Amino acid sequence: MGSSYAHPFLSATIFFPKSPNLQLPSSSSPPRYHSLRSRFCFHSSFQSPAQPSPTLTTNNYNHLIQSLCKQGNLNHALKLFSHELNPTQHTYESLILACSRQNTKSFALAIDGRLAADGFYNDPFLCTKLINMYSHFGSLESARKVFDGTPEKTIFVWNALLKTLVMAEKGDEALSLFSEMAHNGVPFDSFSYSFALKACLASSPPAPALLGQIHNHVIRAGFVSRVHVVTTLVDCYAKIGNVVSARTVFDEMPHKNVVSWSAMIACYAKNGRHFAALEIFREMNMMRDPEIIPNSVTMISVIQACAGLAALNLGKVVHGYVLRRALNTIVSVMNALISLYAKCGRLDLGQQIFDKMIYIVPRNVVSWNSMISGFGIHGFAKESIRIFEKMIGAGISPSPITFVGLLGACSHGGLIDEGRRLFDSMHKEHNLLPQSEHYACMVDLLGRAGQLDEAAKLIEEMKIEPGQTVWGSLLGACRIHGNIELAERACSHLFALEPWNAGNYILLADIYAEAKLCEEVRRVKNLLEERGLHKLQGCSWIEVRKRLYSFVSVDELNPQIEQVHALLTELVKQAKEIGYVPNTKFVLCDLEHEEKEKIVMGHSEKLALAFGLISSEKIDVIRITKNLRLCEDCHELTKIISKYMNRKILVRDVNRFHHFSDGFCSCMDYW
DNA sequence: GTAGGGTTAG
Repeated sequence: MGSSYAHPFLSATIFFPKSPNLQLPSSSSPPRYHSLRSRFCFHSSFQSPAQPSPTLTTNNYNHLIQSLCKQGNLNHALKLFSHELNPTQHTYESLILACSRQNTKSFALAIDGRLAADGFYNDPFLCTKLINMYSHFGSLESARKVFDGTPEKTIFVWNALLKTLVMAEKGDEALSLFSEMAHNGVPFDSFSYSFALKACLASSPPAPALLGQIHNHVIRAGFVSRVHVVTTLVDCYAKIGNVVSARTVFDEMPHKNVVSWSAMIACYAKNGRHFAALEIFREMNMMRDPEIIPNSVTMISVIQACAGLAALNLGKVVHGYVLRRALNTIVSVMNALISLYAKCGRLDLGQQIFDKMIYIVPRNVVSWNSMISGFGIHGFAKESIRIFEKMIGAGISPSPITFVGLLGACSHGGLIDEGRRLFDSMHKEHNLLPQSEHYACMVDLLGRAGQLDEAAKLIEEMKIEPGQTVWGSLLGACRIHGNIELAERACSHLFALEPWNAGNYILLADIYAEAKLCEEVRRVKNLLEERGLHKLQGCSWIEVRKRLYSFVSVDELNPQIEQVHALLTELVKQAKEIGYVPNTKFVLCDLEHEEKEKIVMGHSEKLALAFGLISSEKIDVIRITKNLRLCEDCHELTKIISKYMNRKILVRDVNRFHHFSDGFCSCMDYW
């Protein structure tokens, strides 16, 4: 083509005769109406081609328009299009695809207008493409209009609208379309089922029962042998937290591929079943099937599982595998690794990846967010803000998650005014509307700092409905500051929004226990029992020589448990001599002081700490992870031990890291 | 001609 790229109109006449596809539409093509009204009329910036030939009746730019579309030269393609009397199906297809690719919605509407006027709505192929295009733009009404205007609705047309509604999170509308299909006797294909299954998750409220019903339909229609459909099923069950059903469906799959395995690994990783995720990853590799090789998506879930366990050494092995497979060229894998190291207490290694990755792959907003949140969970709020400012300086627009990380960092670091300023800047400077999660961060920030009334006022002023995270943050703050009245108010919402969450009942009971309101404690405990809920058992674990050792409060399985108890008893004895007094204020009433102390002494994090002291070298940092919030008594004792034993101790609890050294904790007792 | 799994937070 040579210089013709720069001058498509001049060259049009040159290429026209050479074009191999200049047939007139075949007789089976939809009817055309070449009235003046149907002539394409674009935005005024479209001028006529340099040398249009108004007298040409056999005008045919189709081939050229198509190649211009392929080159991404939509402007020129559209100019030619306005002079093309007989656009073919292929020309329309090229234009529609080019519009989607280039996100040019105004052009799309113009193409649609002419397509309708030319009678191409009779062509279900093009209507499918149009619906997909509007789906891409998020223009639901336009997509629906095309659908309604399509007389011959093939399964492609129905599926295209189904997909559009699902992608736009309009689950209810998608499900009613699905019913309409059934009512009209449209024979569903595997695609219809995949979309309908996803629609169950997007409906409000999500419809787990309906998911089961559509699953039954899938079985009856004989689609359980279709990998795509069953993988969708695994994923849907995973996303509603039904791990058992996901696994059952997965086990029954006649053919599994890397995507189905990855979906199952992701299911475990996302639902907190980290060990199970790693175990099934091992199983996948044991298959030794040359077709089933872990890819970047698989590895991201595996990395997440390692991060969930804070399994630093295992994470390093996985990192090695990533390098050997050259998956370090994938930005999402690198982002997951940054987060892994941050969650394993090795921010330095995360920072190293962040610094060096630019030589291999460009960073994206998630890379920055990972660093911001990483510093945040370690309590280094100022570092978080510094990275954020660097990110803005680099011209990266922050996402809503950036602010979740930043505000969380301010909360952990006690930077109240900075937090307020950043929250205000969301809308003013970054055009982001604060969501429920952001309000939850602010409530946490203000609440922790003891400004409970201001936190409550912020909730009252919210323009959106406060979600469970908002009330949960308020309840957490009430526990720290012992505010019964506000706690009860928060619980009245939480018990309605998430009646199954035992954690809320426990927090309320703790607040009553501290105030010595034993009758109220009993009432809440009864409520918990009536609803068949159980307190999540505290569990702490520690990695020693590449093995993970976990502890629960009553632990007789560990072979070294007697040694652990003996050391702990000795440590507590010595700590008491230098003024340590066990803190039992949150142990639920009705027990003698000795009993209460015994309960506190059996806490899993103390057992893990004693085990760490026995099993590690003096120079090692002791790294402990706990599945709940670190208890105040354990926090106090760990501070004393860090000084007394001259050890560095790093504890990750459910919210953040605590760096203990020389009798102090990095959280400054503010967590 | 359409489709399945993934990164950051809570």
